[in-house]
Amino acid sequence: MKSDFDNNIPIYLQLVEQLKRDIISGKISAGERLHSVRDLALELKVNPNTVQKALVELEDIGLIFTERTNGKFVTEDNALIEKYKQEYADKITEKYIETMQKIGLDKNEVLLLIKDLGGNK
Amino acid sequence: MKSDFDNNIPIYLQLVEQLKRDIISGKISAGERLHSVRDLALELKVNPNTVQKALVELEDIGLIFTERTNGKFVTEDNALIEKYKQEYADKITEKYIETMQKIGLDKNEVLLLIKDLGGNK
DNA sequence: CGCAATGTATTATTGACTTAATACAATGAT
DNA sequence: ATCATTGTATTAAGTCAATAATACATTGCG
Repeated sequence: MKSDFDNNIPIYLQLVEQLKRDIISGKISAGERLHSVRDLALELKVNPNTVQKALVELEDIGLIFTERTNGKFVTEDNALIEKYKQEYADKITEKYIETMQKIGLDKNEVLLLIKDLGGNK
Repeated sequence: MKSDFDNNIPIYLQLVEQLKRDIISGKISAGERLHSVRDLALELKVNPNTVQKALVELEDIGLIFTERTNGKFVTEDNALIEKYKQEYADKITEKYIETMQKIGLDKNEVLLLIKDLGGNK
């Protein structure tokens, strides 16, 4: 797995976002077991403490749960996952539109720009 | 001026982005004098050193210039400003689309979402 | 001249993130 | 039973952003 982190944002927060996306996109399925804290740390080339900190946050919001001595698993609550997906999509979309408006582009200009950029799929 | 900063990103970088947007949107005009480092620090309620650090970055990329003992001014090179505006819009748009694809939404779904969200203007 | 305002530089301190190196607790498998 | 694997906790160190408190240099102005 590629692990390119932005130096200007705490790694554990970027990890939270990355894993959240993996879950809401279905890349990691509901009920699926995550790699162990130590393994994830090796894969991502970060400290186990950093991974642990991220996973605690994901557990706090209910996206994963822990079976002690066995591992951590993605929630089996598909409705919750779907809720976070909608929430995530809305949040970053609103933030994006807001930023574009700050530089003076309205929604129509945004729509045109998107049609021209970012792959044709 | 409201100064809501994200605790998880260095303030000086958020300041660079904010001022860059103010310039490329025309909120601060070409050739216009910025408030002094000390005044900006007071307005934004941050340390003068933090403001200074941000302004150095803006000067490095040519968006502002300094007249010692007189102040700092927005560049008068409108072509440069326009270049950064295009660059900025493209960059955040591509990043946005990329993120949406990571959670499994394609461009058509993105277009629909934008039409529904973010004000009607 | 003397002073105020400008940008700039320096030193010290605090706090958060990250890493490193361990250690402990609990469970499943051999 | 023993051991490996899991999550979890602790302590120490290093880095960097941010603040605070100054100080210096240069220019314009009264």
